[in-house]
Amino acid sequence: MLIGELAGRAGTSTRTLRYYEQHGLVEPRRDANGYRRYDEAELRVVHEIRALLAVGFGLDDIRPFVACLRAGNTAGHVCPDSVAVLRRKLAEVETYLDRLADVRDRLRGQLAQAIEEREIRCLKIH
Amino acid sequence: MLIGELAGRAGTSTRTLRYYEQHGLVEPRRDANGYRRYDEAELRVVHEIRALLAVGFGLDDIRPFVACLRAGNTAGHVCPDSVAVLRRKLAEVETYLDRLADVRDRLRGQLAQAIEEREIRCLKIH
DNA sequence: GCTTGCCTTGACGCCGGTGACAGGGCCTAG
DNA sequence: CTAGGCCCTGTCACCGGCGTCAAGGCAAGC
Repeated sequence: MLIGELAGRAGTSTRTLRYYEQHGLVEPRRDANGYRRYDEAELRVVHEIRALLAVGFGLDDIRPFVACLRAGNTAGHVCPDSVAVLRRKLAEVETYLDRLADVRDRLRGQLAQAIEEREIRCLKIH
Repeated sequence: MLIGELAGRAGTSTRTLRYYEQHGLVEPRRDANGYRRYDEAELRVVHEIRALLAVGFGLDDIRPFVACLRAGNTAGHVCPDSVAVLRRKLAEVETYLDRLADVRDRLRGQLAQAIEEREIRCLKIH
């Protein structure tokens, strides 16, 4: 499978695949031309990458998952390194959730206060 | 007050203040030198900007708040434009919170599954 | 041989807020 | 007069995951 076909089947672009390769996530063989040649397994790898990116992982975080898949596991998140990243990310997400909840509360407070002030002004006028 | 003093008092840098000016958030008078001259009110404006940035607003979102303050209001969030931005941002934050909660749940699920698989393998060995 | 469509590498652009320089002017104290 | 400390404008760098264009090779059908 050449890069264009893989991109089409994975729902992404050739640019993206070359970028992943540049960052050590995919390593296709090369034809005599220099053309990249991918096998079927790489399709699953690319899907894993895209799924993890969508969840908010960075390419560096994803590397262990890819290695895990390539080591023959049925899922990328069962290896120790992947689990470590999962734990770290979960912690990050949880603290970010807390911060965001604070922000939400502050915004609600400001909105409430703004509405209240508007009513006061309204009363003063009448 | 010159730019360095304002930066010091606001806990930021001169670079940052010039950047805000470039984006229409602060407009100091100029001395004959060309030096920027700020009055006390600008300090409050800069504090408002930094507070909103810290909450996750962009400079464009902040502009109405600054205008509100400069119009003589005691708080930047009591004017209609500011309230509109507040509502929009609150909605954004809430949807982002939902997405992030989903992510958290997925991460927890993957972690649980990984641990489970490890136990199965452990049982197989013994 | 020419066109078409795939492939290759390389490089710039984006977004947003700031750091960090370069190269120069102003002002004050010694 | 000079040194040091403030100010000015302008520009490059960063981060991350790409989009997009440039300039060129390779394969296949007419």
